[in-house]
Amino acid sequence: MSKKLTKRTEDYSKWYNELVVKADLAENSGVRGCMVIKPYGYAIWEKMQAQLDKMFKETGHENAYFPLFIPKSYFSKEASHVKGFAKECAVVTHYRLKNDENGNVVVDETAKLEEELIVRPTSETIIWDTYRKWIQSYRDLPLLINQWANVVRWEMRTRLFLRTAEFLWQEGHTAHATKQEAIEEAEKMQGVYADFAEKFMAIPVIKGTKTESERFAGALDTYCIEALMQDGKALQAGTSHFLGQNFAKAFDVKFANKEGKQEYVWATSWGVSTRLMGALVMTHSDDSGLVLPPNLAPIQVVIVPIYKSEEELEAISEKANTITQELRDLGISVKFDNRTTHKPGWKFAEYELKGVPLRLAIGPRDLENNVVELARRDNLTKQSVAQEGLAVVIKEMLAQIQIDLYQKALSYRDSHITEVDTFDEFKDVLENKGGFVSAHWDGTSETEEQIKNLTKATIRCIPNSPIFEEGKCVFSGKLSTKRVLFAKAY
RNA sequence: CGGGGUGUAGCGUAGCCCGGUUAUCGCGCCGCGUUUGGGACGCGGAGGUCGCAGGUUCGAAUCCUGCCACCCCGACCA
Repeated sequence: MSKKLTKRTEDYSKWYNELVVKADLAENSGVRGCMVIKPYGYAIWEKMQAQLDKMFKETGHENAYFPLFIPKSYFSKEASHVKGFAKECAVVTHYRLKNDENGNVVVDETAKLEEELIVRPTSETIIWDTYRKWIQSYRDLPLLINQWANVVRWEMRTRLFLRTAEFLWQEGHTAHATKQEAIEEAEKMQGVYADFAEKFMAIPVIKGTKTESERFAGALDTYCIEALMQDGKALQAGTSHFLGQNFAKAFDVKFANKEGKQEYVWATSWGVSTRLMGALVMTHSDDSGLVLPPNLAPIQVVIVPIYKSEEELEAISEKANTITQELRDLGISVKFDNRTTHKPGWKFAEYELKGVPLRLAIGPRDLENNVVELARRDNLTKQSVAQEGLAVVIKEMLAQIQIDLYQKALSYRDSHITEVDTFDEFKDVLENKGGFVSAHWDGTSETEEQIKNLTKATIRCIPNSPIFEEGKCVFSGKLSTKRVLFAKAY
């Protein structure tokens, strides 16, 4: 971890990869572009899942599960959808292997599928094919369903967590009687994602909509949350799509309204993935390793005993067990690391690498003085705290760490939104400072495309609450009424 | 799929250009002892198809050919 965090992408990638491996989150599997999520990393994902799932349920959604395989013909039903995914699909063509004359295992050519199956890159098609059977009346609406699943996208280039060939995610797919209701649903889920990112991941995000060229394949509007990483690149952290009636028409999903007339239903879909783990790593980590927000840390407090003799360890253990129980009673997850195989200094470094928010050390000196040593991971400060009332102090401190992490990320993000009015400034900020560039845009795809070709920056989003002001497009000089956010992105 | 790089013990590496003892070093691992408030130290030990296949040679980690994997850049990417 000697490599300092820098704004140069190549160094950042190395730092990021090293950190992920050393913090025991994940590793390369050796299978093309796929990763192994290790137990510690998966525990973080489970906490994220649990919280998101709770928020989905609170907004009226239910979980269901649809098949991994999608018949190829389903994809051809919605034109823009197939165009968007065709180049990155894994296709199943056979269903049997056999031994050839040399004893090698080969595909049995006689076991060819009549229709190829696509390993789902996303489930709109198979879900809408199912919804046709489930929806007849306005009384069947709205249909609010979420699926926790894995998907496969055969990307040309992969990156641990940020873009893997297979990844875990949730995808919500809803059906509504009216356009207005569907739009409200898409906006609502964008809000759920933003809340989750900010309150649990301590990652500030910008809510906005995508331009036509960045939109989901098959969507009329894509609502997104955009986060900024420490190296100045933006990361799309979650998306929610208003799909209009595109999928309803493609899969013939109609309902009888109150007047008895047949209408196509209105749709949304929305998803976040294990990419959020990447966002977590790249937002908070420092050169000592991972920094986890207390709300997502699998271990919130680790207790490290410091001792010379068996007797000392016994006395400390007794105290540690009492503290552990008090903390657990307050709903705090605690680990008492009483392994005799590692020394305290070694443990300190290990839990820093793993991002455990609070470390509690107890030694003979502390026992004597009725105190413990508390060390915060986020700012690496230490203090002596009385054992009396300790549990409450720790609970408050965890809450404070959560707030401080968010504030730190927020001030970094806010200081990296730069307003520019000329294209020279635009390029200068992108090159030398990074982050979001707030600039006027004439609203055309051509301008967007040219800026992308010249600078590699894309329009990350059109912010939801823009400040309306007269201005001229930073590139074409044409009139514009609001600023949009550009950035180089992952 | 194009450009560049790397592949040597669990991890990180030296050696390769210029072929020649028993393949280097650090971390980790095992044993014994001393240690334990920020990744301990000493002594001893185990661990290797040098990515794979073929070729050149008396002799290949080193040279040649092909292949594979991974990383970075590009293209691509809700």
